Amino acid sequence: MKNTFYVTTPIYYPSGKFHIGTAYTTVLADAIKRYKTLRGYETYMLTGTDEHGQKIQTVAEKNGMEPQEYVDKMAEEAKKLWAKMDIQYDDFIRTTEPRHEIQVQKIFDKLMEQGDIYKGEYEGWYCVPCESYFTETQLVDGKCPDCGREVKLMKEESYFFNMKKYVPRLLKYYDEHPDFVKPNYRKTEMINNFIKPGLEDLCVSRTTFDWGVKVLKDPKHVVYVWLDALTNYITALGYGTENDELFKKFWPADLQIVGKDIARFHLIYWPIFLMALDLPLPEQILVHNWIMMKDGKMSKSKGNVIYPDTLADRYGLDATKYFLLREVPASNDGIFSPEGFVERYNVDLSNDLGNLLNRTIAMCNKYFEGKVPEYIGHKNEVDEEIENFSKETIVKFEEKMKELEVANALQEIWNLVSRTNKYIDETSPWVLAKEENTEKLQACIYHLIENLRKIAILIIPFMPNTSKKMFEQLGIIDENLKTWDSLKEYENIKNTKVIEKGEPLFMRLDAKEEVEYLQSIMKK
RNA sequence: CGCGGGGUGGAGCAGUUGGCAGCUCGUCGGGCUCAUAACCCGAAGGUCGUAGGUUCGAGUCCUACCUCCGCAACCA
Repeated sequence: MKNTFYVTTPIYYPSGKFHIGTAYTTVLADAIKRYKTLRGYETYMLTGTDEHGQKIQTVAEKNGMEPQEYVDKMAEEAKKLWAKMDIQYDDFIRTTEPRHEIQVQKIFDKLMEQGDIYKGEYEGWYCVPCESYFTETQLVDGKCPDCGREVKLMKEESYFFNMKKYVPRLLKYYDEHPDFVKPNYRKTEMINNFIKPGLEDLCVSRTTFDWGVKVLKDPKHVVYVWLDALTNYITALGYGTENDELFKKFWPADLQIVGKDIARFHLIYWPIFLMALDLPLPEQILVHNWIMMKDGKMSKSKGNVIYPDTLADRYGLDATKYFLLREVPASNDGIFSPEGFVERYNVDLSNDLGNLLNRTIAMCNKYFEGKVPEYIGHKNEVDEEIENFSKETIVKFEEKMKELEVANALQEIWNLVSRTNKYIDETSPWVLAKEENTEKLQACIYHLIENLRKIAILIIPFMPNTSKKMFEQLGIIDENLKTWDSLKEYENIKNTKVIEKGEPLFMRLDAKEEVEYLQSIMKK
C-alpha cells in the first residue's frame, strides 16, 4: 500500500493582503497533513504564490516598485504569515522561480508540438486604462467593472489549448473515479455548466502584457495564467528535470485543496493538462466553501474584514485554527461573526475542554496527591459506558477524517469532551472520596485522565500547542502514550504524576468586551 | 431562461439505505461543589418552505410551485 501523502494548496495571488480565506485553505491542508503524518504516512505539503500577470504588474507600479521587487516582498509576507500560523509546508513554490519558469516553457513547447496548443485569436471587451479583458457578463452596465470606463471589443493573437479533444476522456475519468471530487455536486456543476454546453478552448497566452513566462518559440507572447499557475503542482516536485525523485515519489497528488472559486480550473483544465502531458491525475480534489461574513462577502467597503493574524495575535493560534476548521462545514459556507468567535472560544475551548482538564488535575491532586491511579478495568456500568463511548468516538473520528469532513471530525472530539464532563457528574468523585470508596475513585480519576490523554492525541493535527500543554499538565512524557496506536490501549499509564496546579488552557473571555474589540478591528 | 446548493423549535446547524424529529447556543427551572460563576439534569418551544403524489409509514422518494444563495467560461 502507498505510504506517501502529497497535499497541495493553491498558490495564492499576491495582489493584496492575505485574508482569512487563504488562511483557511492553508490551515485545512496543514491539519490534514498533520493527521496523515500522525497516521504514519510520509507526507509532503506544497503551497506558494502565483506571481505573474497583468494585475501584479499594475499593483507593483502603483506601489512604485518593479514587479519582481513587489512579488519578492509579497512572497515574504506569505511565508511570514504561514510561519506565524505554524504551517508545516515542505515546499513553497513561486511561479517566478527558474525551476518553475523553465519547465513551463518546456511544457508549452511540448503541448504545441503535440498540436494541443494552436494559434488563434482571442476576442473580448478590453479596457485600455486597466489593460484588461473582460467577458460580456463581467461588465457592469457595459462598462469596465474595475474603473467604470468604456470598453472596446478587441481581438488579439493568442495561443489556445484544445480542450474539446480531451472532454470524452475527462468524462470517462469522472465516471470511473467517483471520489475524485469532493463534494460530488461540484463535479455535476462543472459538467452541466461548462462541459455539456460545449467546452471552449482555453486561451493560454497573451501579448498585452509581458510580466509572465515568455513563450520560447514566440517571445512576444507570455504564458497566460492557468497553464503557468496549475503546473506548479508538478514543477515543484522537479517534474521534467534530472532531479525528479520527489516527483516520482509523490506524484500523483493524494489531495489537492481548492476554494470553490477556482473549482473550474482544477476540475476541468488541470486534469486535461495532465492528460495532455500523459501524467496520472490527482487522487482527489477537495473543493471547500468559503468563510463569509454575516452581511455577505468580506470586503473593505463593508468594513467587515478580519485578518487571520489579528485573531492569532489576540486569541492564540490554536483557538484561531479551531474556529476556522470548526465553522466551515462541508455543505455550506461558514460564517464569521465576532459573537460566533467568542462563543466558540468560551464554550468549546474554555468551558468544555479547558475546564475539564483543570478540574481533573485538581481532583487528581486532591485525592491522590497527583499520582495517576493505574487501570483496574471497568468494574461498573458507568465505566464501561465511558470506555465504549471513547472507542466509538475514535472510530467515528477516523471516518469523518477519511471523508475530509474536518468540522464534523472536530465535533466528534467535542462530543467526547462533553461525555467526559458528564462522567464526572455520574460518578461524583467528591462523594466517593467522602465515602472513602477508593477503588471507585481510582477508576474514576483514571478514566478522566485517560480520556484527556485521548483527546490530547485527537487534537494534535488541529491544535498542536494545546495538545502539548495537555500532555504536560497530565504529566505524560512517554512518547508512546502520544501515538495514534495508543488510542486503542488502556493499561499504559503508569507511574505518572500530574502537575500540581494546572494553568487554564484558555482563559474565559469577557464576551461583551471582545465582541466590541473585534467589531472595531473589522471596521479599520 | 439554464445549472448547482439550501429553506428543520428564538439563533446557528445534524439528520446515512424512508420507521417514534436531534445537536449547539439562548430562555426558564433544578442539581452539584472537583473546576476557568465553569459542569450535569429537566422543561418550554417545530403542521421539518407550499401544494399534491407513492407507501402500512416521508424531513428523508416523485411532481409542481414559492423563496434565498452560488455558478454561468478565461477575473487568484
